Amino acid sequence: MAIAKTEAFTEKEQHLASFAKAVSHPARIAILKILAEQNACICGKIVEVLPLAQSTVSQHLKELKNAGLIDGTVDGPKSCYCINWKAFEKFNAEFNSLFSSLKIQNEKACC
Amino acid sequence: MAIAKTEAFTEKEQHLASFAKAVSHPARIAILKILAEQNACICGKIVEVLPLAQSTVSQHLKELKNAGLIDGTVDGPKSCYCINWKAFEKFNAEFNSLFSSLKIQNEKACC
DNA sequence: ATATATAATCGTATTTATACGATTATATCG
DNA sequence: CGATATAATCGTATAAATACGATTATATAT
Repeated sequence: MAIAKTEAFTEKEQHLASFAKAVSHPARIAILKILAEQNACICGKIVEVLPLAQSTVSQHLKELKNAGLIDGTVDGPKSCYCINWKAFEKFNAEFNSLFSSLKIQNEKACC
Repeated sequence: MAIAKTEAFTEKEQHLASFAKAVSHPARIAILKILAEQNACICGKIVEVLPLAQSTVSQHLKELKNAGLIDGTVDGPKSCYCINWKAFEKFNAEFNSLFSSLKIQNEKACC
């Protein structure tokens, strides 16, 4: 990325971008679906379903966790993951806010 | 990326992921805002505002265009860009659909 | 205490993304 | 036509993401 210029943008833009990045991979969208279906949600279950190695799934889970979209608590040798609905709600709100604010400005085509 | 495994996921997942990827960089969110503010939207205006080189802005514009979120038509030596509201609407719908479908499944915390 | 199950982390390879300067292409203006 | 303005593309450097196997860490079960 040469030199990251993220500081040059607003907090809002950075925050929404990082949320979007979290769901910018089909595997992570699939993981969110699995987490919603099975409230249980241990890593191994996801590995069973997805065509990815355990380490890869673990990595994706970590990214979703870093973005705040999921929570994870150690449960013996297992780790229990679930969707952080509060964060997801915030993401949804931020996204809708961007969308509607853009829309308000102008909805007519220009070119 | 070692070996891309995108084929392993559903069309829907891939499509939403590619939309999300398009807005996963603060510069591109900023560009969308600028495009909405100024209906005019030539590349040079964006370069003036953002702390990025012309070639970099052009690259971001290309990605937004590839994702379908913006349209661009050549206008003499300039290029006129604007938001593709139809595509944006679809993106918004897809995202809200994911969100609500997840939510329906389960809203109680598990861990 | 040892074995087992589960998942995180490490190391590594490969691909993709980001950023820039330089160049090229395109069309307008003089 | 030549000069100018605008933006796309090329080449390149660097950083980040993706994927995997191997290892390590953790806690449970025997």
